[in-house]
Amino acid sequence: MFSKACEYGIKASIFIAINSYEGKRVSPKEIAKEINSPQAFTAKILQALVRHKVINSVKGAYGGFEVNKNELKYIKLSQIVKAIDGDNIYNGCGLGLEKCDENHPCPVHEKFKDVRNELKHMLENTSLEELAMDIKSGISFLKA
Amino acid sequence: MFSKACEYGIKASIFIAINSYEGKRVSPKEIAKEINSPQAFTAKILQALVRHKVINSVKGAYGGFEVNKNELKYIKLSQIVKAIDGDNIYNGCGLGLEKCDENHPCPVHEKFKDVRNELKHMLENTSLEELAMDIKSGISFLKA
DNA sequence: TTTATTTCGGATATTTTTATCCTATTTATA
DNA sequence: TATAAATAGGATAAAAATATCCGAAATAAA
Ligand code: FES
Ligand code: FES
Repeated sequence: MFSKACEYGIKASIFIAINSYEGKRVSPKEIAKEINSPQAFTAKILQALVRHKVINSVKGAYGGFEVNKNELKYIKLSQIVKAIDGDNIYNGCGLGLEKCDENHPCPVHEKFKDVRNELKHMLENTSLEELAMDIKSGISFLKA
Repeated sequence: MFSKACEYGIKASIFIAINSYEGKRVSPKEIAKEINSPQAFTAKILQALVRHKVINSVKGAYGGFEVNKNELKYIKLSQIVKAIDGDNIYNGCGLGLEKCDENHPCPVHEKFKDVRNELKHMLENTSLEELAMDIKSGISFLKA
């Protein structure tokens, strides 16, 4: 469904969110340990999220990755997915036609669009804040 | 969402279905032309579908790929997807945890499972027959 | 039985994704 | 200002997905 990069990106963002809530910045090393991902690769993904302004980074000593605590509820999964995998997964054609077009639908268009729209709706309406809350309260987990 | 291989596999199966309906076998060459895919790669995917008994092949002169006309309505998209991409897309964890486990859910589990189940339901309840019918009647298309 | 046709399957090549490594740059503090 | 700590980013490497090529095996028809 999502690329590895995107999975790491989502989990990393959640971990950053939790820490930002407590005013702490985190490093790729801490993140990779917490989400069970390759550190250097994770760092690259974080860079991409910074470029797309999903998260923020502070260089130098006492630096690290953070998100604005007040923006947590406005940062949606869709922003993370779009920054890393693009929006093809929730906007593109399920069978890889150049674009999904009502006037030139692929064989699964009518069936697929509902699934895709539900995915889109889910991604656009799920905030980093709620995901972070569930981790903090031990309801969900970032690694096996 | 689906791999290229899977997209080709689905489209190829539909084209084979249409022809089988008229008692005709088709070659990888005809298929690749019709679905706009690389021929040799498509042939490999067809082999996989044959191994998984989703479609049937006949070697030698006047051979080709076919499906049993009477089974068309019982062949579901899920069989094709499972044969090529495996069932991770509609059974696995959205964030790549080893398995999707209600008792050890990832952050998106509650939100994701509905989407995934709708996808699963769609794949398991969409037959090759109905997809082929829509192509035959010009309602949908196999290529851009 | 020979020939033409067609799928099968192994080997290889290319591209994309995933992953690692090393140096440059930035920045807080001593 | 010097130092240590941290992200940025380029260069590579490894693995997986995508794609191509060719000979072997099977089969129908001449
Ligand atoms: S055209 Fe394929 S999903 Fe809409
Ligand atoms: S545990 Fe991740 S989707 Fe269920």
